[in-house]
Amino acid sequence: MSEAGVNTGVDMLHGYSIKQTSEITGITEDTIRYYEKIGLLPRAQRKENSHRIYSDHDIETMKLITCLKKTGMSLDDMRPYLDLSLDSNLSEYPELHEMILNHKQKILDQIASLQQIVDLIDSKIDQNFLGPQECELTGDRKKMPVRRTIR
Amino acid sequence: MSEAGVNTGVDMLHGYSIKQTSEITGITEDTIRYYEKIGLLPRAQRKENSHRIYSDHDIETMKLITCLKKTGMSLDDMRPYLDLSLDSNLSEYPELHEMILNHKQKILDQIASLQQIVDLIDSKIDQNFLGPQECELTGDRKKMPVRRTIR
DNA sequence: GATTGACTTGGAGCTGACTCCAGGTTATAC
DNA sequence: GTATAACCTGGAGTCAGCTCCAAGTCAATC
Repeated sequence: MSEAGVNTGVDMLHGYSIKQTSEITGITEDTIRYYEKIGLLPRAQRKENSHRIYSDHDIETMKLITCLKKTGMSLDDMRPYLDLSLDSNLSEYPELHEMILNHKQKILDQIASLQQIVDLIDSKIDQNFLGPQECELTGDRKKMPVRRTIR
Repeated sequence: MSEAGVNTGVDMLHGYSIKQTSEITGITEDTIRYYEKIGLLPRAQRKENSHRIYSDHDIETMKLITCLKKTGMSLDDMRPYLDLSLDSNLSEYPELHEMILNHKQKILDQIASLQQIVDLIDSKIDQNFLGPQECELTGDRKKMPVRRTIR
């Protein structure tokens, strides 16, 4: 039951080794194991020799983690998103649905924050000192929706 | 030389105590001292009894820190922004100028990331599974400028 | 059968960003 | 004069998120 030295990159049963997976996703092997350890990723399939094997679907999940991380989300907070990409039917879980909508609003707020900083930079570059203008996101009041198109 | 019990909130010389500053900015006293300790904030003015006093300008700086933190920026990365709000003439420091522009691009990329996640959420909500669509931000290639208006 | 390389596990160590605490000072209130 | 409150300093502890390491397994190669 050995496929003696297949070099096509993809192993038997369309599985990737942890090394390959690391190369594909840009996540280090250690970090992949760490994500499994803390339960962010489900326990990976193993070969008889207990080596982990990953599917394309696993890889997509990891890419999603990277993507969510870029938005500043904590590993804990992204768990529902990962569940979301596994079992497909969102409407069956109204709680999750609400949670996701909630998070969407947070992200929109975050975009507004970022946009204000971009504006601050622009005004700093255009003029010389930013006088009355100021980042308004320090309070916890409702934010204005950003209507500006991103340049 | 004592203003015996002025309760107007603002002390002599238009200075705020660390407690007042904490209340105004929402940053804890400990954290304000920590920011000073690591040099993110300049050493605060002191009264004769060595208590810190803060100006409106200091408060603005702290609000800016809060704002930048919301965008996921590290304390280290935000140093140039704080310098920027202190000495006004950006054009005198071409290196800083470039750094800021660089950072602006990063923020724009980050906005694009966030927007894609919002899209992902929307498509997840609208349809049931996201098929071909996927977060494209895992690679390090140049990103498309986001042209969409934020909802 | 010894070496090499890709893995395994469990656990220790590290960095950033706080957060907490002990011990000390100073001013005002009782 | 003693208690209380608001500060001070220096340093230790905490948590998230890795990152590194030692000791072991297993398969293929020399």
